[in-house]
Amino acid sequence: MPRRLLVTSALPYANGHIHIGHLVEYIQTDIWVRFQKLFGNDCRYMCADDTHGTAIMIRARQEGRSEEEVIADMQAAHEQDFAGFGIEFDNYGSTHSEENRELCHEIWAAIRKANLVKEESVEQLFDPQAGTFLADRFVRGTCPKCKSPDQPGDNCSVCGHHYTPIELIDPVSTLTGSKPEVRSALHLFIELEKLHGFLAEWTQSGEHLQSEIANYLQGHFLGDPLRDWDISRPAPYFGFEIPDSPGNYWYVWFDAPIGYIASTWQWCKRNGQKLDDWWKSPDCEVHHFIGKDITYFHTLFWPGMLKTAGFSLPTKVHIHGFLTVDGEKMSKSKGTFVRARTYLNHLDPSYLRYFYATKLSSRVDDLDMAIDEFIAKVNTDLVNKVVNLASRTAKFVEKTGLSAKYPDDGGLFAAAAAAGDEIAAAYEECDFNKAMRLIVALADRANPFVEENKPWELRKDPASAERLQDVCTIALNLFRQLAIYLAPVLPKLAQQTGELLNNPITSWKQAATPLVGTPVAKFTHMLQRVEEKDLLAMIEESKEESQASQPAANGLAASAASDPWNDAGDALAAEPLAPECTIDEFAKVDLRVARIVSAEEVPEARKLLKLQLSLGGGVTKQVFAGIKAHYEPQQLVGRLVVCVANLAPRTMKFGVSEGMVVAAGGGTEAFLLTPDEGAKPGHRLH
RNA sequence: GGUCCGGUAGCUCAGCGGUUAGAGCAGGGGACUCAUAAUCCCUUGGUCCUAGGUUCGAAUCCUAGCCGGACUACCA
Repeated sequence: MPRRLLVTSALPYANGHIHIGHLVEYIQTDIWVRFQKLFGNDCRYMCADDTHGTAIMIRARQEGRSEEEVIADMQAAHEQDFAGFGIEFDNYGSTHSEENRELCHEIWAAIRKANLVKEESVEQLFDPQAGTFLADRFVRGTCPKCKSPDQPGDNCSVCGHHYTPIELIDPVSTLTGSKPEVRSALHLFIELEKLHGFLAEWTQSGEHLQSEIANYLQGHFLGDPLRDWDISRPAPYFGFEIPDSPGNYWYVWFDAPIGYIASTWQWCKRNGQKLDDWWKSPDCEVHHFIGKDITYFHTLFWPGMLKTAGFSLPTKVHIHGFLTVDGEKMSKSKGTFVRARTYLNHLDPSYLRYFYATKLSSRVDDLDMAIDEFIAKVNTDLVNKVVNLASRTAKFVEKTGLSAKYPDDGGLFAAAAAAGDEIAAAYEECDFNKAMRLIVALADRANPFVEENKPWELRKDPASAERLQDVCTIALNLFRQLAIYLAPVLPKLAQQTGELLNNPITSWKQAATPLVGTPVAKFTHMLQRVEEKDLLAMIEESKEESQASQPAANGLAASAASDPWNDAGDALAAEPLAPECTIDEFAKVDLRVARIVSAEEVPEARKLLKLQLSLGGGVTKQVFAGIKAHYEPQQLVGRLVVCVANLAPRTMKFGVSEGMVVAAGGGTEAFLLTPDEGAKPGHRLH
């Protein structure tokens, strides 16, 4: 009895293009779906573009066209990218569809009926010029705590303090540059706490989530009352208006997951199926594949919504980690932030599908794409081992076809057939790396067979014609088994194999029975070797793209022509210039040269060093500096630095900090500044 | 600080209570020439992070610690 499976990947947001980080998830899901289909299960893969929200509205305004036009273009681009990587959805919809609107209404009505909705007035910044409330990320201003200017709307990048945009001093709307005003508006909240008991039970049952995720939820959320979830946004907002709360729209994260169901519904309509058979039937499993960044929405809110509205709960939420390249986050300036399209301009999608397969496990770990490893795995495993089996034998049986009866191969085929169960189990568990290991091990057993039976010698003697045909029949059958096992990962190879042997690959079971008596087509290369130069060219193109898309920084780019050093713009782009200030304002900050006379670690603090600074003449200041990760205390003692000498003292957990040491960089870097020769402690900077 | 994951050959990893710890890649030697400079054979290489404990027996289980990573908090 085949299982019925409904599978989804997270809906890509309509505000950006697909890149190789996204593809981890779509390739992972596509492999799993293709495996299930090949195995004979009734499996459907649903996805859609996530189209609502402020970001889309703003983008549409900037581009001077309607939201509908913006999302239609992006959806077309997304679908093209996915198709390029062989990712095959049964339906690819949009959250901006009538099906989704209808389902939102239905689910909302159920949530209302369950008495989970609370209304409350919320104060929020409003941009009068744009006529819109401002999400946190559209506000910048001075940190209320450390007074650093030009900080984001949710937390300070200098002191890390969390706040609401309303607390910012001198807030500025990044949309229009105007000064926002505080306005209050009605918001609707879902009282998730009322579902606490259900969620605790569901998440901890041990079946629906990876254990580390269940632990995480238990430790971070389920130990306390669950917070109310703000699911409405006041107009103007690109989305669906809430039927019983005119002027308010569902927050994008409310209608996005409902898009899974809406997409299924579209498919049902097209195929004469009933939606309830897929979303309200205990016979149908629902599997979501998502990244770890959206765990919260899919493991708490979403099950809560489904439960309340009477839809099937996820059988399993499969959560994966992020992609790193050569051990680091994808970086635009390094060219490792590679768009799907850019990849396709240079490389075969099969490479990436296979490489990700060798890296993916059932756990949440991040996965690293090392360039050398990528080349080695693809060339060694796929070209040298697997495809080589066909390319070294197929042409010897081009005229005769495969033998009519499968010859004695010493048990090779039977052994590989027997391995099928273990490989299938690895696919089922999403342990694709294990599946790939098992498959490649089979290839390692098949090549010596060819070596020992020397078809290139057999062909020289007409008397050995039959033996030659038998040897190649065996080799090609062993190859075909591999192509079947690899079919979920490399659908194109499976198709080529079907064409070569005149017998299409359609079922996992085909790996258990040898193919005999079919004609063999003329062999053509199935997969080219990866060339390092193509990878480098791809990275180079990605760098150029990111530079081209960087906005010229306040006109400074104009002088670039006369700048022989040609420094990259990433640092400036990461932290744009602060608003203009007057000389008087600058003069308020008293910067002084100081000598570090002692430096010690603060053992309890992760980032802090405790410094004694001398301004000369016996004047010292104690300063805590967040540079523990970058400097050894002993290497600092004696050196000159620049400090903010008139900063208001701050009492910290570890003592009073009477100033700060200035350093360049931010995030993961810090570079202290040293004055030129001759500067003395106490000198002021002007 | 908390939680979770990991630390096994130069590299990527398997093994997770039971014979002298494995594979692939890389390195060394040889063979072959059908094959996309592919393949095959042989081979070098490991205090299985450390220290204790449990056990007849530990890479494997327990405890503590060290190191790396992810998340989360505090702090700047």
